[in-house]
Amino acid sequence: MAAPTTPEENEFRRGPWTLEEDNLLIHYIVNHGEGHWNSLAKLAGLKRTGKSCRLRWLNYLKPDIKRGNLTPQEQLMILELHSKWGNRWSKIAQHLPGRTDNEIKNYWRTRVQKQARQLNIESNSEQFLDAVRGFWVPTLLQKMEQSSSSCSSTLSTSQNSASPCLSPYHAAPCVPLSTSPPSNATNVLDNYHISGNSNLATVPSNILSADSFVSHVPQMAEPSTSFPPAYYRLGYSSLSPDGSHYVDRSSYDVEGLSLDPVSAMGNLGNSQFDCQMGGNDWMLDNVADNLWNMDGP
DNA sequence: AAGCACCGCAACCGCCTCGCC
DNA sequence: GGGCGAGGCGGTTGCGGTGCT
Repeated sequence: MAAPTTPEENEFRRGPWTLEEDNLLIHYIVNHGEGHWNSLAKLAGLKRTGKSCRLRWLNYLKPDIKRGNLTPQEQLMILELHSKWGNRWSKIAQHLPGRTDNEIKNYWRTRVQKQARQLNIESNSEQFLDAVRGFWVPTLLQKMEQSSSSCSSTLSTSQNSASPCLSPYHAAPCVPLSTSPPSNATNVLDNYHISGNSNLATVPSNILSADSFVSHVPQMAEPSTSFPPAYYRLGYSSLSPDGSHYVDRSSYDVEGLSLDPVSAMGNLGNSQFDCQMGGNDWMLDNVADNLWNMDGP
């Protein structure tokens, strides 16, 4: 015999938010501000817990939320900051304007950890960190450079979806890689340098200088790939048969940089790869083989 | 075309911390 | 100082979409 449900259990809705609920929440917060989530939920007329309202607002409805795939710059930031702080998603998110801890957490679990699994190494192990330092970071940096140069040369061309310039990296904001760093620029790759690993030696020096991508992070947060803020986004929503709604993402869900080591390695080229192997036999013997052979027998 | 497997992400859960009384 | 509630955070789950066979 099922336990009788209490009034409290019946009081709160769960599951996907409806368009109506979103509108209620948005309008209440616009008029009264956020905080005091439990009372907010009641006063807004929402049959949701305060926690649920807070989560919905912070992760989805807040106007400055960036959507779409993470740019190479953002991915680099995540890799770097995670190496510093571990799974402190909210702390990492503070350094990625418009990105939520939930989004970063999802990215880490679905992309980065997947790669670690394919390499048969723990995502929090030193070996995995070496793989990140040795392959993905240089590749991401290279992608940033490519996007920078190709964007500058092709951005004036037609920007329809078939344009090569709107491939994931090209769709990302162009980050200027000037050689005159701001004096207060900090290099988030510092700990890669001090790791005793010389893998980054092949990365163009202008990228690894004090004028690293980090000093441009605010610029990369430009909304060129982001979805419009929630208030505008709602116009893209569609109603599903059960009354919940979803957002049609077809217009903005460009594929971001894959951490797929195979394609990553393909972008590096052999000579570069050889240079990066110095001083790290484990990488040479294990990761490299795995990376090269991942799609093989 | 249909079925299946995989993937990405929104949302929930449970624990922890903090502030107030 | 202890209890309590609210908020915050990291971990996990479930569902819808997509690609593959």
